[in-house]
Amino acid sequence: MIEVMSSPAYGEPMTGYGQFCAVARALEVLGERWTLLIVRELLMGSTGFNEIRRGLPRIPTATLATRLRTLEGAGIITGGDDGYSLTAAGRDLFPVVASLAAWASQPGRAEIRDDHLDTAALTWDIQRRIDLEAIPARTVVIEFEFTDRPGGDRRYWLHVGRRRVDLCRTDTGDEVSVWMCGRVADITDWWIARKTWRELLDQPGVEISGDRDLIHAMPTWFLGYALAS
Amino acid sequence: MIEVMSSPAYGEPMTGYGQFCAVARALEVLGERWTLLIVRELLMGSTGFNEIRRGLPRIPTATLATRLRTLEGAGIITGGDDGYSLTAAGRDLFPVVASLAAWASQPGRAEIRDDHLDTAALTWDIQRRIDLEAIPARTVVIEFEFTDRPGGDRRYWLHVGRRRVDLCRTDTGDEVSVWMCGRVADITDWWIARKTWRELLDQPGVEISGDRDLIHAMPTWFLGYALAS
DNA sequence: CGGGATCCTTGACGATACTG
DNA sequence: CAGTATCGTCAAGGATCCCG
Repeated sequence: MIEVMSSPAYGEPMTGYGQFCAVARALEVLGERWTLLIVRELLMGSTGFNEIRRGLPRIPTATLATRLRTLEGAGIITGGDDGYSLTAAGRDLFPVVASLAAWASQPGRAEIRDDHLDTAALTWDIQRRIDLEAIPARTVVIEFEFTDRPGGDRRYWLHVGRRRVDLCRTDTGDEVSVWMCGRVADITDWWIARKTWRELLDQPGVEISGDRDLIHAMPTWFLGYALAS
Repeated sequence: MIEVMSSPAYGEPMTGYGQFCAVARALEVLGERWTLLIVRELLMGSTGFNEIRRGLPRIPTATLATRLRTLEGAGIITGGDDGYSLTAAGRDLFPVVASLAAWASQPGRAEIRDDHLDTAALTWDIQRRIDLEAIPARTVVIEFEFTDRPGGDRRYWLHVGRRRVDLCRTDTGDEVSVWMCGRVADITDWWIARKTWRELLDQPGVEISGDRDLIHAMPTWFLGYALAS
């Protein structure tokens, strides 16, 4: 048998695109499901396997493991003792991720639907975008309550201090300084800069209570969604 | 039955990512296999179904039909009597395509392998990047011969004139003014600007023969790969 | 010839359970 | 914490045929 065709045989998968075009070659590496979102997590500073999972609550562990190995093979990340980190080639993917975000952020492009709202992903993103410099000296506990969510996805406790930030899904018993209640959609809209802090407070169902001074200072603590336009 | 989980039931596909992140929302629309390459074809000026296919020789027709409908539903293209065309949202995808190309064009990122070389895709891209202004008044026929390819993929005839360009896979009998012979890899390297015209001519196995004056003028006719860095 | 629809096969993806 | 093992489903891929 002499194989003349360069196309794969029947039933054989065509993994690549068979194109010299740089877009096609890029997509052979980056185009698989989840891959660019994993890169986004690494760009945001995650390094550990489960740290990445917290940013991508719905990724199957097997898929994440496979993708990390593919990215390593492509020279985009390296895996060491202290977790995964981007290589120079990986850091250079920021413009790709940013241009996708910029496109989707325009009105009427890829509107936010209910199934995009996830309290775990949201609070995890908030947790890593806190301005430690702006936080008061003593550790503060902020309780988030998503009033349109059931038990497990409803309440989160954010422990913020000068040195570190911790996100908990259980009440540790530490005194809560500020409560923030509202629907996921409204708080998400504020986070991605589609609503200002004022507009958020004016939403029906949104309420912030607790220490007056802290509430006044709070808006400066949050850096907001990193890829907002 | 009360569905508490927002995750799909067993066996049901999880089409989305369940993320508010703009990157995830963009990829829900654009992240499927072939989609961004179809957008690239449209950005390059293709409008017809089979015109897109010529730029993507390996896409299954069923997949192309499905993708076009998805893109239409997402407001990225519109389908009319004179074929498909990009909407404003679609044209705004240029930075996404360009950033992917720029990333892959850097050395050591996504190297060109043998299975990326496709004479059909290459000649088709050459054909649409001809500077009609630079072409001589009379129609000229250029014959490409890829010396490392068998029968069907070996010879192409490019008929170029002030008004139009035609790419043929058969000899129409029209007098050939210039022959261009070489291996696919070398001619591709020239096309994507990894080799200059001079360097191409110096490659072993590359030969250009025919009308001296035309050969001298030729380099200015070709605009080169549109997404070269 | 442009623009598909249809049939069939395979493997990528997702869910769940289990392990060093 | 960081995966592997197993299994089920569905979409991608290839070939063929159809229609105006």
